[in-house]
Order: sequence, then structure tokens, then C-alpha cells
Amino acid sequence: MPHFPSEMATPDPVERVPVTEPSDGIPPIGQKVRIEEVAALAGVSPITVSRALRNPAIVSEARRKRIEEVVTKTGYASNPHASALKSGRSNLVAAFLSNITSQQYTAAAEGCAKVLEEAGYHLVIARTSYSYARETTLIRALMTMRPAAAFITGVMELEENRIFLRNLKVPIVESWAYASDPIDMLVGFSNTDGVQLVVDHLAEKGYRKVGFVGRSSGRGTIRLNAFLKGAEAAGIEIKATLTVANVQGIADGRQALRSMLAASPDMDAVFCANDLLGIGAMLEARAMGLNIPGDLAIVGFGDSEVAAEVPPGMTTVVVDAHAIGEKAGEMLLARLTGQKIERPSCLFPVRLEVRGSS
Amino acid sequence: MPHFPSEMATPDPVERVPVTEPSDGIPPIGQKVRIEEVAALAGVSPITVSRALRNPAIVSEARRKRIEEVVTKTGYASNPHASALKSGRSNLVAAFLSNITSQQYTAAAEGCAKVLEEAGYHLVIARTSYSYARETTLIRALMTMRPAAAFITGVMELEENRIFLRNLKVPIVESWAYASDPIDMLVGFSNTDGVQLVVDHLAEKGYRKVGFVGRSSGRGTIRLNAFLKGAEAAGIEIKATLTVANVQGIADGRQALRSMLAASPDMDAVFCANDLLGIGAMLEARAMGLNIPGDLAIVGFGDSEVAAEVPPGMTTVVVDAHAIGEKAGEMLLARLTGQKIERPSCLFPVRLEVRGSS
DNA sequence: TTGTAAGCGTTATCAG
DNA sequence: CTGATAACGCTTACAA
Repeated sequence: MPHFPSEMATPDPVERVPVTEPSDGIPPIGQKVRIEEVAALAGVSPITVSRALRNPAIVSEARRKRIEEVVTKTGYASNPHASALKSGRSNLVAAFLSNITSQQYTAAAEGCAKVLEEAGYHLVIARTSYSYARETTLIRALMTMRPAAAFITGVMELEENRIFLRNLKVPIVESWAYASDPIDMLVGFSNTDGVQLVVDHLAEKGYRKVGFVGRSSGRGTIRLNAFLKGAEAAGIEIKATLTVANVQGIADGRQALRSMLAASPDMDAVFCANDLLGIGAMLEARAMGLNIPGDLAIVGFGDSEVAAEVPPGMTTVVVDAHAIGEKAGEMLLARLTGQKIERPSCLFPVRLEVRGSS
Repeated sequence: MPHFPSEMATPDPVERVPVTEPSDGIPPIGQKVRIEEVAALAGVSPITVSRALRNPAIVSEARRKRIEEVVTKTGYASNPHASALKSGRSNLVAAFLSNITSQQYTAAAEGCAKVLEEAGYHLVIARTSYSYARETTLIRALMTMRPAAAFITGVMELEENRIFLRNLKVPIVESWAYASDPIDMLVGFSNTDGVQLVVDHLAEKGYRKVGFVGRSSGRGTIRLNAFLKGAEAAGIEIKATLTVANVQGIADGRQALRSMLAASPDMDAVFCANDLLGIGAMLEARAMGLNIPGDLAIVGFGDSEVAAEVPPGMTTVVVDAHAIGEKAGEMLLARLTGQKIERPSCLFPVRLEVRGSS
């Protein structure tokens, strides 16, 4: 239970940094300047200031310089709401993450935000994956902000929302899967191929009685189906499949492994459709005294930070989430700056990182 | 290297959900209605619609009902930019995270976003911790959006920015430390007390030759200093301290442990100022064949998901990041709805979760 | 290349 | 409790 300060808690000596640096570049802070004043000081009209700021090339060298000086001196920053109101487009970019605490998605958001921020855009992050109704409400709410673009970590499933987003005519990047008909653009990888790498690897190593743990919706289904199909073709017997509803934590992985082994003690390998499940499975297997990979091989999907670190190292399909986010940011930016995108889809190749667990 | 689609990649069969549900509540999507039209349809003036939406109590029952009907029917959503332009305040809340990929901070952001979204606010997340110059630029940029409030995962250090934020007169919650003079409000815990719990625990268990791994800036300093001071008082000898600059990953923890053990092989315990470092240290210690806690005890700070799972379980100071975020959201909301906050600081008690590693 | 005029959609203000 | 009026600060459209 939180409480209010009392003599019971010791204050932390927080270090404060006084303003020491000479104001080298950083404009004075805390003012409220309008474009009109900048214009007056620079001896031009407001619209010229506006142009100098958003499209310097079309303003004469001399005036541009003068304007820039005044902007720096006054610390002018344009009011994004006024700008958005008039132009119908803001400097916000909407990011829809199905899970805001997922390392993978936040890594992607981080990459995307970094690229966009350099161009003056800001990411508004929203969490979607609770229910379709909530997702719909959320998209509507965010889109009233007239974001300049949108980034979706995943593929929008609800047709109604796809249509809505498409109609907005803003650049949109979906991601994380190789969907054939993106709303607009796509930065993804083939889950199907990633899973196939796993199947091939397991087959080659001689594993024949395998289990599957994964989520039961969205991409979870893709990975499950790809696995079932691939395993059949490779002559691998599926001893057990276990899908967890919406969670993907380490604890779920532990639990899943325990259940599956109870039902099918003779499994020789388990494929976990994401790394956290895989790590849970590895920890549980070791706790049960199993030898990895001797008694049981374990393979994950996603290459989270821990995968390489959990002994003996978890074999996993590598997905560079940060790079996906960066690429998404670049594609959005290209569109926003009027460049033609010749290919609306960018695919990252999938790769299996083989480690000690298989 | 990303590439563009070719025959090499297999498309994923992405499941699409058609619009089947009857439009129960969810208004039709994709329209562009203005307040004027709603007013006309309801037979009132635009300002009455505005009032009915933002302060229903001051509009007569009859008109309010009529307006609500029209709003539902038309799917009207007010333009937040026009609103923000006129009123000088938006429905955005700025969140400054020093690290957007930290589980702890995103968990807090998640909690905060959840609370705020129920009241119609949206979190704009920005990453601050690169340099003071960047932080300053970022704050300026975000604040031009006239956010209704701000949430900071940490305590703002730069005095210049503190003053700027305070002058904006919007509700602000700092967090994650017990600072004595917050900009506005605070939801935190005493790092000093948390570290003291660790010191007491180590002393009680008989560890006398300990090492410290942590970050060298911000809260890192607080934890380091508290540890040095506490250890001295408890008669514990500090064999080694190692601070890493800005990273806090598992790999850093491994590296740090190796360096420290090389320099001081007789350490009997290590305190890691965050869990990821601690987990790295544990994995490395085990890889080196050390027995935990027999040869070496390890204690972390933060209670990340993995702490409990890495065998034999890592002792750590528990910080409920999600709850901190929720509480922050509630305090901001209270202020935004005009409630008086009697106490500007809310502290969460600290607790040591003792597990197998010590 | 620059400027003028007008208005984006809402809400503050003040009068009824 | 309701309405008329006038902005909020910027950028589009058009003219020079």
C-alpha cells in the first residue's frame, strides 16, 4: 500500500544540475512567442516565417538567415495545434502496440521514434490488444488527432479498422508478419519461413517427437499452423500442442512445459512460439533435472536479450525488432517528405540462431 | 539486410476479421462531423454542444439528452487541435521515460496510460536520457503541444528544465525516488531505504566482503552512495565497486562480475543496483562454476520478471512499477478534475524479496 | 519569391 | 441555463 511521507522514509539525495553551461545553442526556455512577433522582428510577413521553417528552400537566403536568427533568439516554437488545425495534419505519429510491455514491440517503437523525432515528429503510443471494441474506440480517438502517420506492431485484423485507416490516406506501416495485402506499407518477415527454419533444424538434428507452445490468436495462429504443416511434411510427430490465451510470460512457459511433459513424457523437443515462453520452458526443464538438449531440446522465436544468456543458450529465430522499427520510421518519413515508395513492402530475412539448447 | 518481397519469402496467412457484429454502440467510423452540424441537428447552438460534452452538469437535461443522441448517431468526435488551440490545453499527457525499453518504465507507462485513457487522455511517450541538451530540446518540443499533464519516470535533474516545467502550471508527477522538493507531485519510494534493506540483509547473513555494480549517473549515484554509507556503518568491507555508464543489460552484468572477481576473488556477495545487471551476474557466476549463494551471494534491485525465475531465484528489492504508474495517473487525473491534492507526495514502501541467491 | 486575405473548429467571454 | 461574438495561431489559396 502506498502511503504519504512520514518520518519512516528516508529522502533520497537527488542530484540537481544547475544551469551552468553558457546558452550555446539551446534557446531560452519558457517563453511564448508567436509567429507574428518573429515576423515583425525579422521584417517579413508571418507566412514567410512559416515557409522558412517548414520549407527553407523556397525562401531567399537573406531572409531565411534573418528569420533563423530571430527564431533562435526568441526561442520561437510553432504551435502544433494551430498548425494541425489549419493544415489538417499534425506532427504526431500514432503507434499501435498490442502490448506496451513487450521488449520486442518497445524496441521497435524506440527505433521508429528515434527516426521520426529527428524529423520533428512524435510518437503517440497506444495499446490495442484488449478487445476489438476497444481497439476500434482507440483508433477512432487517436485518429481525431490527425496524426501524420501510423505504425502498427502487427497486422490490423479487424476489417472495419483496416478500411477506416486506409481511408485516412496517411502513411501506415504494418509489421511483424508478411501479409500479402497491407493497408498501406509493411515492414515484416515471414513467420512461416521462420517456423520452417525451426522445423528443418529439428528434423536435421533428429528430433522426431516434438511439442508446441504458443499463443492462440493472431500471429500465434500463423506460427502454430506453419509448425503443424511443416512438421507433418518433415515426418515429425507432434506429441502435444498447448496454446495460452493472451499471456506470454516466463511463468507461462514453465507451466506449459510441465503440463506437456506430464501428458507426453517422451517428447524430445519443444518449440516455443516466443522467447519468453521458451526461456520459461528452459528454466523449468532444468529445474526438473532434465538435460538440455540431451533429454529435451528447446527452440524459441524472437531473439530476446535473455535467449543468449540463459544457459546453455536458447536456439531461436532472430527478429531484429529495433531494425524493423527504424525501417518503418524511414518508410513513413519517406512518404511524409513526398518521396515515391516504389515497393510498399520491406521484408527482413529470417535466420535461426543455433545455440546450446538444441 | 532487409529486402523487398520476392519469391524467396513465404507470405503469412494473416487472419482477417470481417465486420460481423451489429453496430452495437460503436458509432459508424470514418466520418468528419463538426460541432456545428451536431448543434443544428439538436436544435441548439454549438457552444451548448461543447458544454454538454465537457461539462454535462451545466446543460439542461432535455437538451443534453438530445445532444447525446445526435452525437451517437453522427459519430461526432471533437477536433482536439481546435480545442487545444482555443483552450490552451490538450488531451495529451507527456511521459518522459529515460529508457523506453526498460521493463520497469514501460510497465509504469502502461499503468499510467490505462488510468488516463479511461478519462480520455493519451500518453505521448518520449525518451529523454541521452544528453541534457537533448532532454531540453525534447521537453520544449513536447510542451508546445500544451499537454494537460506530464509524467516523469525519474526525477528531473536539470534545474533549467525543472523551472520550465513548473512554470507551465500543469500537473506533473515525478517518480522512482523520494526527492524532497518535487517540481509538483511525486510518486516514489526511498532508494536509500531499499538499499539499506539490502545492507541489513547482507550483514545479517554474515557477508562481509561485498561488491557493487551500478550505473554511474542519476539514481545510480543514489544507490551507490547509500550502499557505501550503509555498508560502512554495518562493518561491511567494500571490496570493489564498478559503475557502468549508461547501459544496464544482462551482458553488462556478466562482464562486471567477471571484472570484479578478477580484481577481488575473495568477495562473498555482490549487490547489483538493478535486476538486469543482477541476472547477468548470476548467470556469469554459475557459468564460472560458482555456487550461489555458497560461494557468492547476489542481490538485485527492481524485481523484474526474470528475477524470480533465474535459479536459484534472485533476492531483490521489490518495486511495483505498474502500481507506481497507476498511482501517478490517478494523481494527475485528480488534479485535472480540479480535486485538491492534500499531499503532493505519495510513497510506496520498499520491501526485500529474499530468494535463493542470498 | 513574397504578401494578403481568409478560415481551420473549437471555446472564452460576456451578455441575455 | 443559453447564445452571439470573437478570437486561439497558424497555413491554404490566391494575387502580386
